[in-house]
Parts: sequence; C-alpha cells; structure tokens
Amino acid sequence: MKKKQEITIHNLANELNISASTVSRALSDNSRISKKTRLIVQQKALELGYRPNVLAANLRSKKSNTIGVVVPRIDRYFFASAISGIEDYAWTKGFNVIISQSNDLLAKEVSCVHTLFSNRVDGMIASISMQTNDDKHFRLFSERNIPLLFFDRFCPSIDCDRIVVDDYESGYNITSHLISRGCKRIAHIAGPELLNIYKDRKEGYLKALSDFGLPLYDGYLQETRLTKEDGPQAFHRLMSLPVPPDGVFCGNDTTALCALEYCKKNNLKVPQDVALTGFSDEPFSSVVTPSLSTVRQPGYQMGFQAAQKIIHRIENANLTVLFEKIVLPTQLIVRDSSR
Amino acid sequence: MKKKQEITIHNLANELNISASTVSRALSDNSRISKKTRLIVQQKALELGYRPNVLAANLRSKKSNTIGVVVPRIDRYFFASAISGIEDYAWTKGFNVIISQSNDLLAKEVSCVHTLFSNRVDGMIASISMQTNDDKHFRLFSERNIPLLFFDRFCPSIDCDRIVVDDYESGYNITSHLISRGCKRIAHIAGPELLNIYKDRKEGYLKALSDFGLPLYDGYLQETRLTKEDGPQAFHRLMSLPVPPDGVFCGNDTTALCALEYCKKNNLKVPQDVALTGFSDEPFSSVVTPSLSTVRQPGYQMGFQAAQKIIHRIENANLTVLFEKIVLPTQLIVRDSSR
DNA sequence: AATCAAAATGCAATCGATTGCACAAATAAT
DNA sequence: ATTATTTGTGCAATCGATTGCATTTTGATT
Repeated sequence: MKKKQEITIHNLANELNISASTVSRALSDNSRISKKTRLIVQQKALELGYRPNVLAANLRSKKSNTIGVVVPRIDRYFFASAISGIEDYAWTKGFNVIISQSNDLLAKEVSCVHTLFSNRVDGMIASISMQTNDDKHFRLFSERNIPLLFFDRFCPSIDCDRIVVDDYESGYNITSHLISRGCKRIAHIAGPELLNIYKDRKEGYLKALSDFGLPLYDGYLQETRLTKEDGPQAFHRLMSLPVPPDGVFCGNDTTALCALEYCKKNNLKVPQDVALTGFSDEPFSSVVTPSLSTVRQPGYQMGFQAAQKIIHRIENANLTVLFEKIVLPTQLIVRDSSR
Repeated sequence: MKKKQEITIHNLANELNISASTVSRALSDNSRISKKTRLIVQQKALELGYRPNVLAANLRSKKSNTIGVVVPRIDRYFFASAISGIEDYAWTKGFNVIISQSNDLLAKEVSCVHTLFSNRVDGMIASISMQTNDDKHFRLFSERNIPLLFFDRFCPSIDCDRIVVDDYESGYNITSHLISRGCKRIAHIAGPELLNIYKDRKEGYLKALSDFGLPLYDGYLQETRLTKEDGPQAFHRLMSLPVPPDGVFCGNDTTALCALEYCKKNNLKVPQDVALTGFSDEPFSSVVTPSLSTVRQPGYQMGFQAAQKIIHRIENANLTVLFEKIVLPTQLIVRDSSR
C-alpha cells in the first residue's frame, strides 16, 4: 500500500546540513571525515533506514560484484554441488552468483552467455553443453579479458583457466580395476566425443586395455548421450553380441544404473555374469543393490576453487599470470557391482 | 592485454553526428525516430560492438530485472529442481536469478536476505531454514511491498504468496497407506516442529492414527533434524522399544534410507518385519532395495510456478490482489518398502 | 594577533541510459 | 506563398553514489 520512499545520501545530506560527498565518505568510514561526523551520519542512516543503491555504485565503479554461472542442468547432483561450492566461496567475498542452465542445448547456452555478458558479470564460470561445437559466445569474454573459467567440461579452443579432473587417468584406473578383478572382455559405453571428459575417459579405457594386453572386441565401444533413454538400448546391444562382455565401464552412473536394471530383468548376475562400473558417484550409486563402483568427482571442491580462482582474477585485473589448468584428484570407489 | 574500450551511446552519437537521445531511441526501435535513422544507428552499433550498459539502465529505471532465491541447500534434489524451474521460467521473461543458500542456518539466511535486499532484487523466492524462528529479515521485503514468495517451507508470520504442497494430507495418506497394508503399530520420525511442513506431516499422521482407531504408543513419535547423522539413532530408539513398531513413516527419504540400512545390518526384513516410508522421492528412493515408498513433491513445478507468480507481481506492482496460497498436489508412491 | 600546516568538508564532474519537453524540418492544407 | 500539422531530433535533467580537487575550518606555532 504505502510506498516508503527510498532514502539517498542526498536526503541524509539535507537532513544533516552537510554535503552528499561527506555523507558518502562518512558511510564508508573514510578517515578524511572526522570521527564525530561519521558517527552522526551513520546514526542518521540507521534511523532513516537508508540502504545504499548498489546499482548506482556499480555504475560508477563499473563493477557488478557478480559472477555468472552456466551449467548444463542445475538439478544434476554434480552441478548442484559445484554451484553450492561456488556460492559458498562467493558469499564470503561478497559476490553474487547468477545461475543459468543450458539444458545441454547449444542455443540456450549461447543465449545464457549473452545475457550474462550484457548484464556485465565480473566473471563467468561455465561447464559446456553436450552440443557445444562453437566458441563464439565464449570469445565475448575471453577477447575482452573478462575472467572466464571452465570446470569439468571445457571448450578446448578458448584460452582461459580450467578446473578439471583427470578423466583419462580415471578411465584408465577404473578399467584397470575391472581387469584386476578378472574381467577379460571389457566394453565401454561412452558419451559424446565432442566433450573432452568423455573422450578422455574413453581413451583411458583404451589405454588400459592395450597396456594389459586385452583386445577391443567389435561393438564393445558404444557412443550414446548417456541418458536414461539411451542406456537400456546401448547395454542391450552389448549383451546381445555373439560374445557379450564380462565387464562394462559405463560413461556415467545413470547408464550404469540402466545396465543394472537390465541385468535384474534378464536374470544376469552382477558382478558374476557381468561386472559394472559407472562414473561420478551420484547419490543413488552407493545405495542401489548391488552398490555401484564408480569414480568420485569432487564437485563441491571444483566449484569452490573455481570461485576462488575467478574472484582472484577479478580482484587482480592486471594479473598477467598465465592461465592455469587445475586438476583435482578423483577417487576410485569400488563397490559390489564389480567386487 | 589490450583493453577494448566500451562503446556507449555517446560514442555512437558522435560517430553519426546525432544526439545520444536519438541513439537511445533508435536502439529501442522507438517509432518517433525515422526508420532510416534507426537502421543506421543499429548498423553502427553492431559495427562498433556496442553493448548496452544494463547497470545504467537499471539505475534509471529503478529495476534490476533480477529475482533472488534463498534455499537451505542448493545440492538437495528438491531444491535443485525448484531452482531449475525458477530459472527456466525466469529466463523466458528475461529475468536473472541470483541464488544463495542458508545452509539451514538462521544467521546465514539473514545475511543472504540482506544481501539480496541491498542488491535491489525485484522480488525474492525463499524457503526458510530449519532454524528460522524470526522474521525480521523477511519484513524488509514485505513491509516495502517488494514481491516475496515462499515455497514449501514458509514463514507463517509473513503475509505474502506461498506455494506449498499439502503436507497434512500427504502425511495422512501415507500413514493410511501403512494402515491399509496391515500395520498396527506405526511410528513417525518427525522433523523440527518449527517448520510447517514437518508439523503438518506429523499432524496428518496423528489424524490418520486416530481416524483408524490406532493408538500412539509411548516413544513412537521421535523428533530429529532428519539428517543422515540423526537417522540411525532415532530409528534405533524406535526398534529398541519394548514393543517396536511394525511400520515407520519417516519424515524424509534420507531418514528412511538410514532405517533401511539399519534393518539390513540387523537382519530385519522390510516390509515384513517393519514397513518403511519416506517423504520427497529423492533420486535414490526408487533404486534402493527394497525400493522406498514415499510422497513425490513437484519441485520443478513449484519453482516454475513460483517464478511465474512473482514475476507477475513484479510486472504489475499495483496489483492489489490478495496474497495467494497455492497448493500443488503430491503423489503417493507405493514401492516395495511397504508393499 | 598573525602565520601556516593539517584536518575536515564541499563542489562539480562522472558513470551511461532514459525521457519530458522544446524545437526544427518536412509535409499537408488553404 | 502562407499557415497548420505531422514527424523527426536535440537539450538537459534524472537515477544515486563516488572522487579529484578546491576551499574552509581548526589548531598549533611563533
């Protein structure tokens, strides 16, 4: 009903018969203003319920105190925890976090990045969509030296900071694990080659096979979108091969879960008939039966460090330090599905 | 390295020897400017890589085109999907979404709300923390008629829009379900009474008991924080009673999962020895063994509608429509843990 | 009381876009 | 050709905070 009119420094100035600049300085505890005046001003500000207009201050300072985040989907646990990490750190530094999701669509991603760009975020943290085969939108940031950082899924052609895990090594390790438990015919359900993470996992897998002298049988390498929808079919194709695998490294936990359910339906024993592993350690992975072997990625940590890194760049604009690639460790989690 | 200097409407104006106001109008396709001029200006803007300064425009218009969101934790599936819904709708209307999490701490919540307030978000969507027993911070918004909306967990003393599910009815239904499958001694592990949702679930439970003529045995009602940490103990207390329950309605899925694991360890058969149900339908609930009966809440829908509602209020500031309480339906999901 | 340094405050421009009102140009009407 | 309209542009104030520089006040010193 009643619209309380907002108090500005000018109102305070009038009330106190001093100038707006003095008020401004007093409010920021500038030592050029006498202690007495500062107190009076701050007192009055409190009394009248003054709130600084961040918009005006931002305009003046050309900073928005905001970092933008673009992820494929907010409701995927890995990304949600990364965002949680970003927010936690950003908060300690007084930065806002604007989030947007690409839904794994390039067009939406482009649009989100443009929006963040025109909203003048001070920096952007992104993890690219499954369709991203173009980098023009990211150039908006990199070419103007607006801090940009990719985590997990990066755009290889853009020169900027990155925080990743070693997917190659992780893929290698989990494959080696399957080998060491006795699997001889190991298949892999991979994700889109376009994304570095899936490519690396696949290559780690291939390297492990070759290091241990195991062959890559025909049809043992399936590329899918790693969705709930694609999972059952891909796994079915594998198990329908003349000689089906005795171990399958699935590109993510969702696909491994599909495989698990397929096995239950078709009376295949896991891990006796076929050992299974996923990737990412989703919340459900530890509680399904049999529990799912997987690779744990430090989502929260990645987000937290991403925020640290980008805010550091923002606060040291002249920083000419070369771009870094930070690789965080993963953890091989062996559970019943491959024990 | 090279800092590209930003182009303003004044630069465009100079280049074209026209006034800044004309440029401004031309860029917004104002019909007062001739088609020819509009084209020339837009052409030039493109050529010089002009980007409007949203900060300046926002200052002028006193709008930030931003909505703030405060949730207990971003990485909880229910909240993540709500945020996802909020973002999806907000995006279609050109609104930014600033998120922050209270970590279920009142102090952090207060701080987040203050930050959003001083950042002049046009509206705020919140779900309160487990500790929130004070509403001063929310008054900042409600008293100035800045649109405010609670979803799921609301602050009862604040008069504003709410989007909730009927926790009372849901609690009633899931308890009735346990009764209908033959349970006679039904216990409940409740959440903090401070939160409407937990209180309502509990009361629905009590009503069902009384409607069907079942007693509430001593110790059958446990109040906990519903965390992974509290779960095992609370369930242990129940099962150590002289006459343990044959059905337990857990206040959330996390607690039900703890119960499930407790039963596995102690060779209790679910649902034969004790039937279990949770609440919320977490991603893991459908895949544990036995699968978990629960109540599905439409997280994404709640977020989406929350965004619709609040943006509608923002765009119709003079809207004197009474505050609404929108109740979305839940779905009782019966699975093996209580079949 | 006069002089000077130090401390406190004020002036006015700036950040970039928007907009009511005034003015100029182009076209229509007489 | 002259006046009345319509159409197109420009001027200048505004949004609210910040800051370099100028000015005033205070207090110390001789």
